[in-house]
Amino acid sequence: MKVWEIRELLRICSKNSILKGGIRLHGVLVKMGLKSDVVTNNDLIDMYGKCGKTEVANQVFERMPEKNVVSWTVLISGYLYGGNPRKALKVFDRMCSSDVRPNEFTLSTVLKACCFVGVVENGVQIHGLCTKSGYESYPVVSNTLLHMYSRSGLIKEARKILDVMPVKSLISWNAMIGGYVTAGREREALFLFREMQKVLNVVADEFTYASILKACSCVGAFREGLQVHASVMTSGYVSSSGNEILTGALIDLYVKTRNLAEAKKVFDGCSLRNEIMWTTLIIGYSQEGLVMESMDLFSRLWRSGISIDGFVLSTVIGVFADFSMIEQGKQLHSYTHKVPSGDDVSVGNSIIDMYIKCGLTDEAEQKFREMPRRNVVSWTVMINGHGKHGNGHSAINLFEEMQKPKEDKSGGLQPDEVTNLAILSACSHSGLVEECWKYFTAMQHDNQTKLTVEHYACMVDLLGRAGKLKEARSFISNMPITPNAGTWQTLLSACRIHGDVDLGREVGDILLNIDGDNPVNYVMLSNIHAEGGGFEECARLRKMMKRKRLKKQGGCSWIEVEKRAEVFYGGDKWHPLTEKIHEVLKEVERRMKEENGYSCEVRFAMHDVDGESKEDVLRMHSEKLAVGLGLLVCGREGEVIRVYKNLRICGDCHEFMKGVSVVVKRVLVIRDANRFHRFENGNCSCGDYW
DNA sequence: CTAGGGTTAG
Repeated sequence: MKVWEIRELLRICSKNSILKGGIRLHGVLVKMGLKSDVVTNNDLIDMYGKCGKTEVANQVFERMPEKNVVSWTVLISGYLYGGNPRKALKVFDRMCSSDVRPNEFTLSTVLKACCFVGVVENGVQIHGLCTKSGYESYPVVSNTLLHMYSRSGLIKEARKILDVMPVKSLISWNAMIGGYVTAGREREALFLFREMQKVLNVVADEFTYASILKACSCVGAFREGLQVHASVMTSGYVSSSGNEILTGALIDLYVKTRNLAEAKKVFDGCSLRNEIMWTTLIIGYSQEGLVMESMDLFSRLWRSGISIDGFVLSTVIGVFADFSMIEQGKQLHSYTHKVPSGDDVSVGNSIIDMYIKCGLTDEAEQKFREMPRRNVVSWTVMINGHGKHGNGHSAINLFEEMQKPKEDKSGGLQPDEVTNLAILSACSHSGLVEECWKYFTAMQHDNQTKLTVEHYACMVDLLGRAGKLKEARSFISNMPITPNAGTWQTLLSACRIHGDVDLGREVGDILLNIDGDNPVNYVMLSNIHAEGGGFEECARLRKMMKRKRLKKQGGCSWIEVEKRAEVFYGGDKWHPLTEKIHEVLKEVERRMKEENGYSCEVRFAMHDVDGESKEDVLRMHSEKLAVGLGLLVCGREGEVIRVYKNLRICGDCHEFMKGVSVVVKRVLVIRDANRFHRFENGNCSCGDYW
């Protein structure tokens, strides 16, 4: 073999990480006695580096009597690709004090290493070096600089580089567009994409499309997404052979823009499916409330033999959590013990959340305590869980515990926005007024902490619960950020609870102005009027809704029976046991009237159903139907009946459940859109305040 | 020796 042939083969081994072949070629070279050839040694260093054998690469390097730029550069890139960017920078430091000067390739490699070990700490300094040495304007260097800044969120710096580039290649555009997307500035990414399309000689490639599809999906740009989809198809990057990443991005686009049919079409048309595509589509089904379809997809994935990784597991457990399918969830929980990905933090977190959402706080606590690793999300799930169950003090204990520095794996964690929201909401729901203000003021004074509209809404809720409606109103006026619809909805719901029709009218006007297409606002406002006797205003609102073709979201409730979710909509009659359910409910109601004088609270009815008496409408509420089924099939003494409702439980049903718990001597747990209600001996854990 | 892409839990 000639030396050039060996070098050729070495490069192939390097590119494809074929260590065995590389070692054999090394052996051949040694036998030929060519130790001193710089170029060949450089190839050896590169090969060992790319095959993950950085120590051997370093040995070859050290034994070289003379080193050139390439020797240093391949050693540095070896450390970088071997996952040791710090070491790569150290070698670069050594190089700087040697007599060999870095070139554009060295600088590009070192800049890339900076992406992993801190751009501000190291990258900026190397950038200065590029400027001084005159390499800054080299395409390799400027593109890497652009990439480094854009991916670390230093968008301004990145943009500066792009704007002064004399020649912008596709790589430059892609780096900037991708940077905007990772920074969550999707609109700017889309804008830049349009700019790029105006430039001649630059044509989008698969990388551009991947970023742009993600941008469309994040902002829900459905129309633009369709256009990009068409371009992707004509570009030929997604053909019968398929591009997994683009196909995955397309499915995600249609899932996020809530076009399940199209998502399914892309999925079905793809011959090579990976677990990401499955995961994405499962999310699509579950977010549309299609439990069975979502589960069906999961069992198809299971049978397909594709590996079930942590992403899939946490997603599917999340589906069980959303639908509170505890039996299914437990089954998957025990499965996680058998697979390595079961130890993923996100999988553990999804399990805790599942138990929380199913109302099993003890099981959640146990899983939380035995997890090998925890992160902020783990703590937040627990804090939220306690909050929703009205255990404000437990939430506070956890919140304090997580921040305490500790020797072992847990604790010493900084709460983030979501955690802060959880603790405020927990305090508010439990009526811990002082504590809530204490935390809120602390957050206001800490300039590390970001407060969003939702944090402020928690305080509005706190004031509203206490009946301090005027204070809540002026609190909103004095907020440093613009209140959104949710903020006003919080106040409006407080107005309803306290029967303040006047303030309700004022808030309602504001709401209809800024969020006039949301049926929830009309329903809430019309209920306030109805309860205050203002039936004309109520009728006026109903007409407005009709004219705008707005329909109130259907309330639905479900209960898990034999591992299936039995779903009821208000007034449903499809269930085979409908008659028996009604019989049971009537019987219970009769006994309630006799024993504790319960009477139907008609003030909570939505006054929009013709032809049926208000009392009938109430009896048909979906949560009652689900509880009725529970009474029929969950016969065991002492068994807790667990029901879930997509909206908030209404006042009448709330009273009804209290009565049921007395008459049948059972515990009922109802999770609604807002929190948990545990009915026991005629009381509710929410203290009748929700 | 040179740069870039899609999925998860609160």
